[in-house]
Formats: sequence, structure tokens, C-alpha cells
Amino acid sequence: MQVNNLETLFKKTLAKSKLTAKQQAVLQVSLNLFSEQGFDGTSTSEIAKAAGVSEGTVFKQFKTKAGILEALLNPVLDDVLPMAAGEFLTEMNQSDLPNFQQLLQYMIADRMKFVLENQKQIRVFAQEIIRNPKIIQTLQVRAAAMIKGEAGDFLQQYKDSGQLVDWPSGRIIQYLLGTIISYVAPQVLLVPTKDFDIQQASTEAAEFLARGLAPQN
Amino acid sequence: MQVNNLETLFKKTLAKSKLTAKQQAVLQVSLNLFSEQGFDGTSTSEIAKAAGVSEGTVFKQFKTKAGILEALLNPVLDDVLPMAAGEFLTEMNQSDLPNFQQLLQYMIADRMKFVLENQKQIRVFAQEIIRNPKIIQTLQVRAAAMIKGEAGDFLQQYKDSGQLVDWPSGRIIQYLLGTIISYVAPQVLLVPTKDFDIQQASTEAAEFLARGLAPQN
Amino acid sequence: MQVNNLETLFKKTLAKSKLTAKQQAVLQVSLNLFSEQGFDGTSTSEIAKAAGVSEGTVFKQFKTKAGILEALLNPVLDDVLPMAAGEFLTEMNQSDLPNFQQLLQYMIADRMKFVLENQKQIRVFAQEIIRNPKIIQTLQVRAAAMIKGEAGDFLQQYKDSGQLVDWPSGRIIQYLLGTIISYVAPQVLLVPTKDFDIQQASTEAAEFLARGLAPQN
Amino acid sequence: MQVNNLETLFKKTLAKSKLTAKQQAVLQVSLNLFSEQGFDGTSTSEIAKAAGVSEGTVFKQFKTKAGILEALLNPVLDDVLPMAAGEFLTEMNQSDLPNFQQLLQYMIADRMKFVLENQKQIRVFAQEIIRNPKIIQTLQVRAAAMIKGEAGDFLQQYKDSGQLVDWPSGRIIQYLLGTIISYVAPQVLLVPTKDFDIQQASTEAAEFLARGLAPQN
DNA sequence: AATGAATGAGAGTTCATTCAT
DNA sequence: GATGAATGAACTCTCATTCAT
Repeated sequence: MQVNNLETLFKKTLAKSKLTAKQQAVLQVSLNLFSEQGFDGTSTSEIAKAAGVSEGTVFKQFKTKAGILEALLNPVLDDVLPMAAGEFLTEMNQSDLPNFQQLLQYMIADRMKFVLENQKQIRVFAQEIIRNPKIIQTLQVRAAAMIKGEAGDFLQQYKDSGQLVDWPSGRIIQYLLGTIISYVAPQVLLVPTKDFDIQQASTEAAEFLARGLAPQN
Repeated sequence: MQVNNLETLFKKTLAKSKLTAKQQAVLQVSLNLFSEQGFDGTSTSEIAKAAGVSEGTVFKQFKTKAGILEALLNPVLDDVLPMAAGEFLTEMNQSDLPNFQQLLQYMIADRMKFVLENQKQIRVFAQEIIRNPKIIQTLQVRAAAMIKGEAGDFLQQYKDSGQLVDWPSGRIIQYLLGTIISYVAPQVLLVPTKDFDIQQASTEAAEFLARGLAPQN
Repeated sequence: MQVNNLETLFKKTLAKSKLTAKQQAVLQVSLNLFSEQGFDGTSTSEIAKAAGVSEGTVFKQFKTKAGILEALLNPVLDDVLPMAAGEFLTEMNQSDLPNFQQLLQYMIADRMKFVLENQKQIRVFAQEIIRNPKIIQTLQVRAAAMIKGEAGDFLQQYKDSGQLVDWPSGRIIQYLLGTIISYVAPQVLLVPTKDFDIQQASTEAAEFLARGLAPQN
Repeated sequence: MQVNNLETLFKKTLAKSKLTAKQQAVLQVSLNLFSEQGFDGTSTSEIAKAAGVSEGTVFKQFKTKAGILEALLNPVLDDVLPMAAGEFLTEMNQSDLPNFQQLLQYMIADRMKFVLENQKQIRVFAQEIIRNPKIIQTLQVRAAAMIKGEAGDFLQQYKDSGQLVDWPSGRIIQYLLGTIISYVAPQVLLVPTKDFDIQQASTEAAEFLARGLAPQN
């Protein structure tokens, strides 16, 4: 089974960490507040009050306010995203869906679900990306590695079997992401609406991408 | 000729406004600082110093720090973006490019140029969109109106002539934007690199979109 | 006829002064605003806006904000109050009311009317007295002079004729003022109510004072 | 024994409160500065410096500058004044002074002492009453209740025994207060002079009031 | 005489951070 | 480990006042 939910993963990570219950509360509460109000819009005293701890406790473990943000984003950057991506590709490989469009749809639905289930973290991420371009560089480096490795190999199979246009893997993934983002961005940026239909959205997106990425006869 | 450059337009707007030179300097400097450091990361004393005016002057005209941001974003939201979009469609209609892919390429190149020439404003916009979901709602409403109107009529021509798949105009524009964004986002979010090749990027993007949006035979 | 209304007097003084219409507007508006919001609670830009003049104009004539206050209070302190008091005593002397209690009532009614008709100035005065003890000293000095002079002579007549207790004039006037103030203070300090009945109040007060100030048989 | 001294009472209240020594210092110092310079004339940095604390400390407890004023006035309004008044009447009842004039003198001396011992608080009160009419309304309501209750009963005894004119209690108390105020106002408003003779003043005032409030034979 | 843009000192307030308990 | 009082620098904003036009 796939790990789609960063929140669950996040809580498991917290539980495994040596952090006390109070420190974990600080992280949990900070995630929510940063997501809703932004990093700059959230004060440490607000965090302390919402977490039910003293103002000193907030700093005991994380030293600075930025330290809290790091503690929130680093595990995502270091462990969760790669792990989730790894598991994702593994599963894709095992899925053995013969039709490329069907595969695309499954894939897209899966990633959309991932995004929608982890809106809070992603919103914090999005804020931080704009504040701090270094993050996007890190992401680019990792993405490049993945494209050269597993993801590239994965796509190669479909190129070889004549179901996928022979463009560089990076370009293909770029269109894939662009299309997915065009669906989920409004959901993530706006107050989330419950009426988003993943099934229909992924079907539409897969239809478009399958055409756009089909080899020219 | 098309108005592509918000900066020029912005300066013309400033010149036409009844703002004094110092007040204009405040806006100009605020745009740069907000773009580089974010709204929260920029202090009003920093603005005053960079604009070469006193702190009092900053507030005399714009009342609050948020007032400066409004003064920066409102003209863009109210006048410049619609105007630019309107002129853009007019020109598209006049261009009379027979081939849909060529049209796409021209269009994409044009919009990429627009984005790259106005990175500062767009970066401030992007920040504010994440801070304040109301903006995206406004944009959605305006986009919906445009899709129902001019833009829809424009696309209809190509649907009628069998060069464009008969999907709702909103869906088509969504893919268009998603693809363009997949190219320009890294440029805008990262420190801009000079080696971005609009010609190649627009050719690639048009190629992909032309396939994805072609009617099924 | 008696000059009871400082407002009229104030406007006449303004008209006689060499002040331009705008400068007069500044004074008029300042009186109202100081009375309603207090001196510290009123900004010079507020005055300028309410008077319909520029901010510079406010300072052209009066140099400082305190200068406006002085311009408002000095004529009252220097001319109006003594003049009004002088006219008052003259009239009292002419009135030739045989009965002391009737005289008291007339006097009290007259002074109550004076206070109620000039609430604004008096409120500004009251504020300033608390801020600035020097004013009360000035008043004390003037009162002492008046007691030694005209007012003392006036009271002496009634002492001589056995209608007034033979206490020092200062003491008598103190009780007179204390009693009047006990009636008008709530009117001046609270938002003024229209249902204050001068006739009844002065009758009551005169009744009390006539008893308290009657010579012991 | 009677609680005459708000300052002592104030300090006891402070001691009982959960405020730290520094927070208590802030209140103590604010009382002095507000009394001397007025609320608007005292800056929070001035308070901080005089209290020997940082500026942050001033706001940690009291949130706003107005919060300090409230913290100073509320206990007086809510607890101290009613308590002092209650104790006062109790003692009056117990005193069993046969002669009304003697009673008056004792009473007046007592209240004068109260005012003179608590000049600072009363000066702050006076300022605030002029700034904020709501306070006087509160006072009026409380006074009305007291007149209907204990104070009214107390005066009734003397009306019944033919020592006090049969006027409404409110009117009687009004003259009482007016007369007392005519003595203490200059003391409170001016820089206090030490040569005020309570004994003589209360004897004089009682003499006047006893005459004014005696039943007509 | 009048304007109003500009000033800059200082106001009240916030906030991340420290440290003795 | 946790507390929370205390800090003080920095922040946004106000204001009386000036001065070139």
C-alpha cells in the first residue's frame, strides 16, 4: 500500500522522534498556523498558546522560529517526498497497466489525492518556496537525479514500446506536472472545496496528456 | 503594438498619477523590495531609506504599509492585466495565422515574454495570492468572464475549422496556462537566469499543446 | 443688557480681530474639537480638515498648537470673564431687589444660564485647569481682587442691612459657587440634557443659600 | 477603624494581586506620572524608565496604555470607593453624635481628610471624568443607589428627629458635596499646600450647612 | 496669505528570544 | 524539561511643525 498521507507520516515521524509530547504539539500546531496564516503572520507566542505550552518551551528544542519551520520542512524534503516518490514508482512498475492512458490516469489520480490530502504541508511549502529560492533548487537537483534514474527508466519502457513520444524525460515530466498543477492549484490556494472530483479530473488530464505525449505516427 | 511591459506601463501610470516624485519613488522602491524580500520581510523604514524620503512621507500618501501594496497591485489587477489581455486577443485575431500550432507558438512566446519582462510584479502577485485567497477569486471571476466572452469566441473559430478539439474553452485555457507555467515558474521563482530561450521553449510548448488539443480524427 | 453668551462674544471678538476668515475658522473649529475631544485628542490636521484650510494655515497665525489654545482661552480669561462679571455686578446693583433670597435666585439663575450657554468654552477651560494649575492661580488672584473690590462692596450692603451673615466675602462667594457648581457640573460634564430647569434649580439653590447665609438671630 | 487612605489600600491590593514586583512598579509609577502629567502627557517609555523595567514589560501585563489606566481606576471604582463609603456610613451610624452640626463637622472633616490623602488618585479620576463622561454616569448610578439605600435611611433619622430639613436626600447630599468640593478643589487642583486646616474648614462648612439644612421653625 | 508635501522625532506596540527558577 | 517574566530592538504609524511655491 502506498503512503499518501503526509499528515499520518508526519505524526508517525513525530512519534518516532525523541521529542516530548509538548515539543510534538509545538510542531503540529505550527504546521497548522503556518499553513493558515503564513510564517511571518504567526507569532511564537501564538504557537505557545495554541500548543498549550509556555513561551520558553517553544524555543527549548528548536532554538529559533526558523528552526521550527526547518523541523517541519526538512523531514518532508529529506525523507517523506523521496520515500513517497520511491514507493510511487515501485508501485507503478508493479501495476502493469498495459494502456498508457490508463496508467496516466491512475498516476494522476494518485498524485492529486496526495496533494489534496496534504494541503497544509504543501501550502507551507509553497510559501517557503517563494520566500526562499534555495528550496526550489534543492527540488530541482533531486528531480534531476530522479529523472536520470528510476523515473527515466520507467518512462523509457513506454518510449520503447511506442506508446510515448521520444522526448527527454524531463520535458515529459514537466508537462505532467504542469497539467496536474493546473487542476490542483486552485484547490490548494483557495479555501478547499469539497466538490473536487478526482476521478473526472484525472480522466480529463490523462486524456489530454495521452494525446499530447503520443508518438507521431 | 502590444503593451507587454508592466514596468513601462507602471511607470507611465505613475507619471500620469498625481503622485509627487517622492511618492512615485516610494512605489517604485516598494515594488523592488517586496519582490526581493517579500512584503513581511520589508520594513517601512527600509522603504523610506531606499526611496530617499522620510518615514512620514511613506505614510502621508498610502496611509498604511498595506496601502502601498494595494497601490502596487490594484492598477495591475484593475487596468493593466485586462488591458494587456484585451490587446493580446485583438492582436491574435488580427494576426490571421492559418496554422493553429504556429498561432500557439506565437501566443506562448508572447506570454512568456510578458512574464519574463514583468517578473517583479508577478513575484509580488504570487506572494500576495498565497497570503490572500481573495485575489485568486477575483482572478477566477475575471477569467471566467473572459472565457465566456472574447477568448471563447476566439477559440470557437478554431474549433469550427476543425483545428481544435471541442472541449470547453476553460479546459483548453487551463492546459495552455499549465504548460506555460511549467516553463516560466522556475524562471520567476528562482533568481532569473538569462539563458532562457523563449524561441525554443515556445516551439516545444506549442508542439506539445498542438498534439494534445488536436481533434481526434 | 447683559453679555451672557461667550459664543456670540467670541464671534464678535473674532470679527473685530484682524484675523482672516480662514484663521477665524481655525479658531472656531478648534474650540469645538477641543471641547469634544480634548486638546490632546485633537490633531492639527484634524483641525485643518474641519476648518477647510491647509495644514500650513493652521500654523501661519498661531505658531503652535498650544498657540491656538491660548488664542481661545486668553480672551476669555483677559476680557470676557471680567467684563461679564463687571456687567453682572453693575446690573445687580441697579436691580435693587429688596429681598436677599430673590436677589440670590436672580443671580444664580443668571450664572447658570451663563454656564449652560457656554458649555463648550467651559469644558475646554475645565480640561485646561486640570492640565495646567497656573490657570487656577490666575483665577484665584482675580477673584481675590474682585472680592476685595466691587463684589465685596456689593455684599457689604446686605451685611449692613442685616440680611447677610457677617462672614468674609470670600467665604460667602465660595459657598455660592459650590452650590451653583453642584447643579451645573453634571450638565457640563455629561452630554448636556435639555431638561434642565433653571427656574427650579435657582429657586432651590437660593432657598438653601438664603438659609445658610442668613444672620443668626 | 476607617479606610481612608486609597494609597495604602492600593498597595495592599497590589500586594494581594498576582502581579510581580515589576508590574506593581509599573502601576505605582503610572499613578504618579498620570497624576502629575496627565494620561496623554505621559509616554509609555517614560513609565518604563521610571519603573526601572523594559518597555516590553509595560505591555506584557496591561496590553495597552489604556489598560494601565483601567488597572488603576477599576479597583477604585469597583471596590475601594463603595467599600470606603460603606464603612463610612457604618461608622456614622455607630458614632451616635447627638448634635447634627457636630455630626456634619465630623463627617466633613473625615471626607476632606479622605480627599487630601488620596489626591493623586482623585486627580487621575478628575482627568478621566472630563475625558470620558461614562465614568460620571457610573458614579451617578451608584450614588443614586446609595441615596435610595443606606444614605437615605441615615438622613431620615435626622429628618424624623426635626434636626434636618425635609428635602429629598439627593438634594441634601448635593449641597453637602458642593460645599466640601468648594473647600478641597483648590487643594487638589493646585499643587497641594500643606497649610490647609481641616479642623477650621470642617467647622466652617458644618456651620454653613447646619444653617442651610435646618428645618424652618 | 495660503498651500500641502515633506519632515523626523517619538509614540504605542509587537515579538523573537533569554534565563533564573 | 518546562516555565513565564523580562527583555529591547524593531516595527508601524502619528503628529506638530517647516518651508518652497
